Amino acid sequence: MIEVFKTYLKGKGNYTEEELEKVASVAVIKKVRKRQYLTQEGDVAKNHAFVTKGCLRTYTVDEKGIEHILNFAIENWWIGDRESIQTGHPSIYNIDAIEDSEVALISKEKFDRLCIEVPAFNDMINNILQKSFLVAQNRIHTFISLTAEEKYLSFLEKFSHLNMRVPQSMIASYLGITAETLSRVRKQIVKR
Amino acid sequence: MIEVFKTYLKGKGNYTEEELEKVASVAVIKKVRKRQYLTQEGDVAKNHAFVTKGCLRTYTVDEKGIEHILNFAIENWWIGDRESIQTGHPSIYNIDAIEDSEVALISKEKFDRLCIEVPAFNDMINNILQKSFLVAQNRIHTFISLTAEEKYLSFLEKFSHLNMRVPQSMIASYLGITAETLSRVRKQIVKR
DNA sequence: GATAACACTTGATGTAAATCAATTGCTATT
DNA sequence: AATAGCAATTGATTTACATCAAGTGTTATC
Repeated sequence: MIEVFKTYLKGKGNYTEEELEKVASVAVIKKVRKRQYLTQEGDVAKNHAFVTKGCLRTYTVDEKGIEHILNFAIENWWIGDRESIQTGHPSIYNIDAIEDSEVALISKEKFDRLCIEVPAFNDMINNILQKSFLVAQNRIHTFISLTAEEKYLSFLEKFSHLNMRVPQSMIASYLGITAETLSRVRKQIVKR
Repeated sequence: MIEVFKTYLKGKGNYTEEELEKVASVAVIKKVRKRQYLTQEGDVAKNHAFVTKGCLRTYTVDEKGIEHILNFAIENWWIGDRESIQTGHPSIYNIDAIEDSEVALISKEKFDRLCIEVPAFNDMINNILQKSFLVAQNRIHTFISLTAEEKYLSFLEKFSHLNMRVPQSMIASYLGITAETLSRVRKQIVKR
Protein backbone atom coordinates (compact mmCIF):
# COMPACT_ATOMS: atom_id res chain seq x y z
CA MET A 1 0.00 0.00 0.00
CA ILE A 2 3.02 2.23 -0.21
CA GLU A 3 1.63 3.17 -3.61
CA VAL A 4 -1.15 5.08 -1.88
CA PHE A 5 1.48 7.16 -0.13
CA LYS A 6 3.44 7.81 -3.31
CA THR A 7 0.33 8.85 -5.19
CA TYR A 8 -0.48 11.21 -2.37
CA LEU A 9 3.00 12.73 -2.45
CA LYS A 10 2.83 13.26 -6.19
CA GLY A 11 -0.39 15.17 -5.79
CA LYS A 12 0.84 17.31 -2.94
CA GLY A 13 4.25 18.54 -3.99
CA ASN A 14 6.79 18.91 -6.74
CA TYR A 15 8.91 15.89 -6.10
CA THR A 16 11.56 14.55 -8.46
CA GLU A 17 11.37 10.80 -8.97
CA GLU A 18 14.44 10.51 -6.76
CA GLU A 19 12.98 12.54 -3.93
CA LEU A 20 9.80 10.56 -4.11
CA GLU A 21 11.71 7.35 -3.61
CA LYS A 22 13.66 8.88 -0.78
CA VAL A 23 10.52 9.84 1.09
CA ALA A 24 8.71 6.60 0.40
CA SER A 25 11.72 4.51 1.37
CA VAL A 26 11.80 5.73 4.96
CA ALA A 27 8.16 4.88 5.54
CA VAL A 28 7.41 1.62 7.26
CA ILE A 29 4.08 0.03 6.53
CA LYS A 30 2.16 -1.25 9.50
CA LYS A 31 -1.18 -2.98 9.73
CA VAL A 32 -3.42 -1.94 12.59
CA ARG A 33 -6.40 -4.13 13.32
CA LYS A 34 -9.70 -2.71 14.47
CA ARG A 35 -9.45 -1.71 18.16
CA GLN A 36 -5.66 -2.02 18.12
CA TYR A 37 -3.67 0.90 19.49
CA LEU A 38 -1.17 2.83 17.47
CA THR A 39 -0.20 4.86 20.54
CA GLN A 40 -1.46 4.87 24.10
CA GLU A 41 -1.75 7.58 26.68
CA GLY A 42 1.54 7.75 28.55
CA ASP A 43 3.63 6.58 25.61
CA VAL A 44 6.13 8.89 24.01
CA ALA A 45 5.03 9.07 20.40
CA LYS A 46 7.89 8.23 18.08
CA ASN A 47 6.32 8.25 14.64
CA HIS A 48 4.33 10.35 12.29
CA ALA A 49 1.70 8.21 10.63
CA PHE A 50 0.08 8.48 7.25
CA VAL A 51 -3.07 6.46 6.74
CA THR A 52 -3.04 4.35 3.57
CA LYS A 53 -6.15 2.36 4.46
CA GLY A 54 -8.87 2.36 7.07
CA CYS A 55 -9.77 4.80 9.80
CA LEU A 56 -8.20 5.78 13.12
CA ARG A 57 -9.04 8.18 15.91
CA THR A 58 -7.25 10.27 18.53
CA TYR A 59 -8.99 10.47 21.90
CA THR A 60 -8.72 10.74 25.66
CA VAL A 61 -10.60 8.93 28.40
CA ASP A 62 -11.68 10.97 31.41
CA GLU A 63 -12.05 9.93 35.09
CA LYS A 64 -15.58 8.78 34.42
CA GLY A 65 -14.39 6.55 31.62
CA ILE A 66 -15.93 8.70 28.93
CA GLU A 67 -14.05 8.92 25.65
CA HIS A 68 -13.47 12.29 24.02
CA ILE A 69 -12.54 12.07 20.38
CA LEU A 70 -10.25 14.80 19.15
CA ASN A 71 -9.71 13.62 15.60
CA PHE A 72 -10.42 11.03 13.00
CA ALA A 73 -8.08 10.08 10.18
CA ILE A 74 -8.91 8.14 7.06
CA GLU A 75 -6.99 7.39 3.88
CA ASN A 76 -4.59 10.18 2.90
CA TRP A 77 -4.68 11.86 6.29
CA TRP A 78 -1.85 12.17 8.75
CA ILE A 79 -2.30 11.22 12.35
CA GLY A 80 -0.06 11.30 15.41
CA ASP A 81 0.56 13.44 18.45
CA ARG A 82 2.88 16.14 17.13
CA GLU A 83 3.30 17.51 20.59
CA SER A 84 4.62 14.29 22.04
CA ILE A 85 6.76 13.56 18.99
CA GLN A 86 8.38 16.99 19.11
CA THR A 87 8.83 17.43 22.84
CA GLY A 88 9.47 13.84 23.82
CA HIS A 89 6.85 14.17 26.55
CA PRO A 90 4.41 11.32 27.11
CA SER A 91 1.29 11.66 25.04
CA ILE A 92 -2.02 12.43 26.70
CA TYR A 93 -3.88 10.86 23.79
CA ASN A 94 -4.77 7.39 22.66
CA ILE A 95 -4.76 6.55 19.00
CA ASP A 96 -6.44 3.40 17.79
CA ALA A 97 -8.02 1.96 14.68
CA ILE A 98 -11.78 1.90 14.28
CA GLU A 99 -11.52 -0.20 11.12
CA ASP A 100 -8.83 -2.65 10.05
CA SER A 101 -6.28 -0.19 8.81
CA GLU A 102 -2.84 0.31 7.42
CA VAL A 103 -0.48 3.19 8.06
CA ALA A 104 2.88 4.37 6.79
CA LEU A 105 5.08 5.21 9.75
CA ILE A 106 7.94 7.68 9.60
CA SER A 107 10.12 8.04 12.66
CA LYS A 108 10.70 11.49 14.11
CA GLU A 109 14.37 11.40 13.12
CA LYS A 110 13.72 10.43 9.55
CA PHE A 111 10.84 12.82 9.29
CA ASP A 112 12.94 15.73 10.52
CA ARG A 113 15.74 14.80 8.15
CA LEU A 114 13.30 14.73 5.23
CA CYS A 115 12.16 18.22 6.17
CA ILE A 116 15.72 19.43 5.87
CA GLU A 117 16.89 17.42 2.89
CA VAL A 118 13.78 17.48 0.74
CA PRO A 119 12.42 21.01 0.46
CA ALA A 120 9.29 19.80 -1.31
CA PHE A 121 8.55 17.61 1.68
CA ASN A 122 9.08 20.46 4.11
CA ASP A 123 6.77 22.68 2.11
CA MET A 124 4.14 19.98 1.90
CA ILE A 125 4.19 19.38 5.63
CA ASN A 126 3.91 23.08 6.34
CA ASN A 127 1.00 23.36 3.98
CA ILE A 128 -0.75 20.55 5.78
CA LEU A 129 -0.03 22.22 9.08
CA GLN A 130 -1.48 25.46 7.83
CA LYS A 131 -4.60 23.69 6.68
CA SER A 132 -4.91 21.72 9.89
CA PHE A 133 -4.71 24.94 11.83
CA LEU A 134 -7.51 26.51 9.84
CA VAL A 135 -9.67 23.43 10.31
CA ALA A 136 -9.01 23.56 14.04
CA GLN A 137 -9.89 27.27 14.20
CA ASN A 138 -13.07 26.57 12.42
CA ARG A 139 -13.98 23.78 14.77
CA ILE A 140 -13.32 26.04 17.75
CA HIS A 141 -15.72 28.50 16.24
CA THR A 142 -18.44 25.86 16.06
CA PHE A 143 -17.95 25.13 19.75
CA ILE A 144 -18.31 28.71 20.90
CA SER A 145 -21.19 29.63 18.66
CA LEU A 146 -23.36 26.71 17.61
CA THR A 147 -26.07 24.49 19.14
CA ALA A 148 -25.83 20.70 19.08
CA GLU A 149 -27.93 20.51 15.94
CA GLU A 150 -25.95 23.20 14.17
CA LYS A 151 -22.69 21.51 15.09
CA TYR A 152 -23.89 18.29 13.54
CA LEU A 153 -25.10 19.99 10.37
CA SER A 154 -21.78 21.77 10.09
CA PHE A 155 -20.02 18.44 10.54
CA LEU A 156 -22.11 16.91 7.78
CA GLU A 157 -21.22 19.72 5.42
CA LYS A 158 -17.52 19.34 5.99
CA PHE A 159 -17.14 15.63 6.70
CA SER A 160 -20.05 13.74 5.19
CA HIS A 161 -17.64 11.00 4.14
CA LEU A 162 -16.79 10.45 7.81
CA ASN A 163 -20.44 10.40 8.72
CA MET A 164 -20.89 7.27 6.66
CA ARG A 165 -17.94 5.43 8.13
CA VAL A 166 -17.85 6.31 11.78
CA PRO A 167 -20.35 5.11 14.41
CA GLN A 168 -22.75 7.81 15.55
CA SER A 169 -21.60 7.55 19.13
CA MET A 170 -18.11 8.54 18.03
CA ILE A 171 -19.33 11.45 15.98
CA ALA A 172 -21.24 12.63 19.03
CA SER A 173 -18.05 12.45 21.06
CA TYR A 174 -16.19 14.38 18.36
CA LEU A 175 -18.88 17.07 18.48
CA GLY A 176 -18.78 17.28 22.25
CA ILE A 177 -22.34 16.01 22.72
CA THR A 178 -23.78 12.70 23.92
CA ALA A 179 -24.86 9.87 21.65
CA GLU A 180 -28.44 10.30 22.85
CA THR A 181 -28.48 13.95 21.95
CA LEU A 182 -27.10 13.22 18.51
CA SER A 183 -29.74 10.57 17.95
CA ARG A 184 -32.49 13.06 18.81
CA VAL A 185 -30.92 15.79 16.74
CA ARG A 186 -30.88 13.49 13.72
CA LYS A 187 -34.49 12.62 14.24
CA GLN A 188 -35.34 16.32 14.27
CA ILE A 189 -33.44 16.94 11.07
CA VAL A 190 -35.07 14.06 9.22
CA LYS A 191 -38.49 15.22 10.33
CA ARG A 192 -38.05 18.34 8.18
CA MET B 1 7.93 50.46 18.41
CA ILE B 2 9.55 48.57 15.56
CA GLU B 3 12.18 47.72 18.15
CA VAL B 4 9.71 45.39 19.82
CA PHE B 5 9.42 43.51 16.57
CA LYS B 6 13.17 43.31 16.07
CA THR B 7 13.74 42.07 19.58
CA TYR B 8 11.11 39.43 18.99
CA LEU B 9 12.76 38.31 15.77
CA LYS B 10 16.16 38.03 17.43
CA GLY B 11 14.68 35.78 20.06
CA LYS B 12 12.83 33.58 17.60
CA GLY B 13 15.31 32.83 14.85
CA ASN B 14 18.86 32.91 13.67
CA TYR B 15 18.81 36.09 11.67
CA THR B 16 21.86 37.87 10.31
CA GLU B 17 21.85 41.61 10.97
CA GLU B 18 21.06 42.10 7.31
CA GLU B 19 18.11 39.71 7.32
CA LEU B 20 16.77 41.33 10.43
CA GLU B 21 16.72 44.69 8.71
CA LYS B 22 15.13 43.18 5.66
CA VAL B 23 12.27 41.75 7.66
CA ALA B 24 11.80 44.82 9.83
CA SER B 25 11.92 47.15 6.85
CA VAL B 26 8.81 45.68 5.21
CA ALA B 27 6.72 46.11 8.33
CA VAL B 28 4.48 49.14 8.52
CA ILE B 29 3.64 50.39 11.97
CA LYS B 30 0.01 51.24 12.57
CA LYS B 31 -1.73 52.58 15.62
CA VAL B 32 -5.12 51.09 16.39
CA ARG B 33 -7.22 52.90 18.95
CA LYS B 34 -9.45 51.05 21.35
CA ARG B 35 -12.58 49.80 19.54
CA GLN B 36 -11.06 50.55 16.14
CA TYR B 37 -11.18 47.77 13.57
CA LEU B 38 -8.13 46.29 12.00
CA THR B 39 -10.29 44.16 9.71
CA GLN B 40 -14.02 43.76 9.36
CA GLU B 41 -16.20 40.86 8.38
CA GLY B 42 -16.53 40.92 4.62
CA ASP B 43 -13.14 42.51 4.01
CA VAL B 44 -10.44 40.60 2.26
CA ALA B 45 -7.57 40.56 4.74
CA LYS B 46 -4.41 41.87 3.14
CA ASN B 47 -1.89 41.93 5.98
CA HIS B 48 -0.35 39.78 8.62
CA ALA B 49 -0.15 41.75 11.85
CA PHE B 50 2.29 41.53 14.70
CA VAL B 51 1.24 43.23 17.92
CA THR B 52 3.91 45.53 19.34
CA LYS B 53 1.64 47.10 21.94
CA GLY B 54 -1.85 46.63 23.32
CA CYS B 55 -4.43 43.92 22.83
CA LEU B 56 -6.69 42.90 19.97
CA ARG B 57 -9.30 40.23 19.39
CA THR B 58 -10.72 38.15 16.54
CA TYR B 59 -14.47 37.55 16.72
CA THR B 60 -17.73 37.01 14.91
CA VAL B 61 -21.18 38.43 15.61
CA ASP B 62 -24.15 36.08 15.19
CA GLU B 63 -27.73 36.83 14.07
CA LYS B 64 -28.70 37.62 17.65
CA GLY B 65 -25.91 40.17 17.90
CA ILE B 66 -23.85 38.03 20.25
CA GLU B 67 -20.08 38.25 19.88
CA HIS B 68 -18.00 35.08 19.77
CA ILE B 69 -14.35 35.67 20.45
CA LEU B 70 -12.01 33.28 18.69
CA ASN B 71 -8.69 34.77 19.76
CA PHE B 72 -6.90 37.45 21.68
CA ALA B 73 -3.50 38.83 20.76
CA ILE B 74 -1.21 40.90 22.96
CA GLU B 75 2.38 42.09 22.58
CA ASN B 76 4.54 39.65 20.61
CA TRP B 77 1.61 37.75 19.19
CA TRP B 78 0.55 37.55 15.59
CA ILE B 79 -3.01 38.18 14.55
CA GLY B 80 -4.86 38.15 11.26
CA ASP B 81 -7.14 35.88 9.29
CA ARG B 82 -4.69 33.56 7.53
CA GLU B 83 -7.52 31.98 5.61
CA SER B 84 -8.66 35.23 4.06
CA ILE B 85 -5.11 36.39 3.42
CA GLN B 86 -4.18 33.16 1.66
CA THR B 87 -7.32 32.52 -0.31
CA GLY B 88 -8.36 36.08 -1.06
CA HIS B 89 -11.86 35.26 0.16
CA PRO B 90 -13.67 37.80 2.35
CA SER B 91 -13.01 37.25 6.01
CA ILE B 92 -15.78 36.01 8.27
CA TYR B 93 -14.07 37.57 11.28
CA ASN B 94 -13.81 41.00 12.79
CA ILE B 95 -10.55 42.09 14.36
CA ASP B 96 -10.48 45.12 16.61
CA ALA B 97 -8.46 46.60 19.44
CA ILE B 98 -9.63 46.26 23.02
CA GLU B 99 -6.88 48.60 24.23
CA ASP B 100 -5.09 51.40 22.42
CA SER B 101 -2.67 49.31 20.43
CA GLU B 102 0.06 49.30 17.86
CA VAL B 103 0.73 46.65 15.25
CA ALA B 104 3.39 45.94 12.64
CA LEU B 105 1.68 45.14 9.36
CA ILE B 106 3.26 43.01 6.65
CA SER B 107 1.39 42.68 3.38
CA LYS B 108 0.68 39.23 1.99
CA GLU B 109 3.06 39.79 -0.90
CA LYS B 110 5.95 40.93 1.24
CA PHE B 111 5.28 38.25 3.78
CA ASP B 112 5.33 35.53 1.14
CA ARG B 113 8.51 36.93 -0.34
CA LEU B 114 10.17 36.91 3.07
CA CYS B 115 9.23 33.27 3.47
CA ILE B 116 11.08 32.49 0.27
CA GLU B 117 14.04 34.82 0.59
CA VAL B 118 14.74 34.58 4.30
CA PRO B 119 14.84 30.94 5.39
CA ALA B 120 15.05 31.92 9.06
CA PHE B 121 11.79 33.80 8.66
CA ASN B 122 10.11 30.86 6.97
CA ASP B 123 11.24 28.54 9.74
CA MET B 124 10.07 30.95 12.40
CA ILE B 125 6.63 31.28 10.86
CA ASN B 126 6.28 27.54 10.55
CA ASN B 127 7.27 27.11 14.17
CA ILE B 128 4.63 29.57 15.20
CA LEU B 129 2.11 27.77 13.05
CA GLN B 130 2.99 24.48 14.66
CA LYS B 131 2.60 25.98 18.11
CA SER B 132 -0.67 27.67 17.17
CA PHE B 133 -1.99 24.37 15.96
CA LEU B 134 -1.15 22.64 19.23
CA VAL B 135 -2.79 25.43 21.21
CA ALA B 136 -5.89 25.11 19.06
CA GLN B 137 -5.99 21.32 19.51
CA ASN B 138 -5.73 21.80 23.20
CA ARG B 139 -8.54 24.29 23.22
CA ILE B 140 -10.74 21.92 21.25
CA HIS B 141 -10.06 19.32 23.87
CA THR B 142 -11.31 21.64 26.60
CA PHE B 143 -14.53 22.16 24.67
CA ILE B 144 -15.33 18.50 24.25
CA SER B 145 -14.36 17.42 27.75
CA LEU B 146 -14.61 20.17 30.38
CA THR B 147 -17.34 21.96 32.34
CA ALA B 148 -17.61 25.75 32.44
CA GLU B 149 -15.63 25.92 35.66
CA GLU B 150 -12.91 23.59 34.41
CA LYS B 151 -12.64 25.55 31.19
CA TYR B 152 -12.06 28.74 33.14
CA LEU B 153 -9.47 27.13 35.43
CA SER B 154 -7.67 25.76 32.40
CA PHE B 155 -7.75 29.22 30.87
CA LEU B 156 -6.25 30.69 34.01
CA GLU B 157 -3.43 28.17 33.98
CA LYS B 158 -2.52 28.92 30.42
CA PHE B 159 -3.39 32.59 30.06
CA SER B 160 -3.40 34.25 33.45
CA HIS B 161 -1.78 37.31 31.90
CA LEU B 162 -4.82 37.68 29.65
CA ASN B 163 -7.17 37.27 32.58
CA MET B 164 -5.82 40.47 34.06
CA ARG B 165 -6.14 42.52 30.91
CA VAL B 166 -9.33 41.40 29.26
CA PRO B 167 -12.86 42.13 30.51
CA GLN B 168 -14.56 39.11 32.02
CA SER B 169 -17.37 39.25 29.53
CA MET B 170 -14.86 38.73 26.73
CA ILE B 171 -13.19 35.84 28.48
CA ALA B 172 -16.59 34.25 28.88
CA SER B 173 -17.15 34.65 25.16
CA TYR B 174 -13.74 33.12 24.44
CA LEU B 175 -14.65 30.14 26.62
CA GLY B 176 -18.02 29.70 24.97
CA ILE B 177 -20.02 30.52 28.11
CA THR B 178 -22.06 33.56 29.15
CA ALA B 179 -20.73 36.41 31.28
CA GLU B 180 -23.23 35.52 34.01
CA THR B 181 -22.04 31.94 34.17
CA LEU B 182 -18.43 33.07 34.38
CA SER B 183 -19.29 35.43 37.20
CA ARG B 184 -20.91 32.61 39.16
CA VAL B 185 -18.09 30.21 38.40
CA ARG B 186 -15.59 32.71 39.75
CA LYS B 187 -17.61 33.12 42.91
CA GLN B 188 -17.56 29.35 43.39
CA ILE B 189 -13.82 29.18 42.93
CA VAL B 190 -13.12 31.99 45.40
CA LYS B 191 -15.37 30.35 47.96
CA ARG B 192 -12.89 27.49 48.23
C1' DG C 1 -20.36 66.91 40.85
C1' DA C 2 -24.15 65.14 38.33
C1' DT C 3 -25.02 61.82 34.64
C1' DA C 4 -24.08 58.56 31.62
C1' DA C 5 -21.90 54.32 30.26
C1' DC C 6 -20.02 50.22 31.14
C1' DA C 7 -18.57 45.87 33.84
C1' DC C 8 -19.91 42.84 36.95
C1' DT C 9 -23.05 40.59 40.24
C1' DT C 10 -27.20 38.48 41.84
C1' DG C 11 -31.73 36.44 41.62
C1' DA C 12 -35.68 34.14 39.30
C1' DT C 13 -36.93 31.35 35.67
C1' DG C 14 -36.43 28.66 31.37
C1' DT C 15 -34.39 25.23 28.47
C1' DA C 16 -31.05 22.52 25.88
C1' DA C 17 -28.64 18.89 26.66
C1' DA C 18 -26.99 15.30 30.11
C1' DT C 19 -28.06 11.43 32.69
C1' DC C 20 -30.29 7.23 33.77
C1' DA C 21 -32.68 3.33 32.23
C1' DA C 22 -35.06 0.33 29.24
C1' DT C 23 -35.97 -1.41 24.59
C1' DT C 24 -35.08 -2.52 19.86
C1' DG C 25 -32.34 -3.74 16.32
C1' DC C 26 -28.00 -5.48 14.12
C1' DT C 27 -24.10 -8.43 13.10
C1' DA C 28 -20.91 -11.52 14.77
C1' DT C 29 -19.89 -15.92 16.93
C1' DT C 30 -20.64 -20.43 18.24
C1' DA D 1 -30.91 -21.18 15.35
C1' DA D 2 -29.57 -19.40 19.65
C1' DT D 3 -26.77 -16.10 22.11
C1' DA D 4 -23.95 -12.58 23.00
C1' DG D 5 -22.40 -7.95 22.21
C1' DC D 6 -22.67 -3.54 20.36
C1' DA D 7 -25.10 0.65 18.31
C1' DA D 8 -28.92 3.33 18.16
C1' DT D 9 -33.44 4.81 19.78
C1' DT D 10 -36.77 6.34 23.00
C1' DG D 11 -38.72 7.96 27.36
C1' DA D 12 -38.45 10.02 32.03
C1' DT D 13 -35.90 12.90 34.86
C1' DT D 14 -32.22 15.96 36.23
C1' DT D 15 -28.95 19.53 35.80
C1' DA D 16 -25.78 22.79 34.07
C1' DC D 17 -26.01 26.63 31.87
C1' DA D 18 -28.67 30.33 29.33
C1' DT D 19 -31.86 33.90 29.48
C1' DC D 20 -34.20 37.72 31.38
C1' DA D 21 -34.25 41.35 34.56
C1' DA D 22 -32.63 44.29 38.42
C1' DG D 23 -29.31 45.68 40.96
C1' DT D 24 -24.49 47.71 42.48
C1' DG D 25 -20.14 49.59 41.80
C1' DT D 26 -16.60 52.05 39.00
C1' DT D 27 -14.85 54.77 35.68
C1' DA D 28 -15.52 58.28 32.03
C1' DT D 29 -17.72 62.64 30.25
C1' DC D 30 -19.88 66.94 30.09
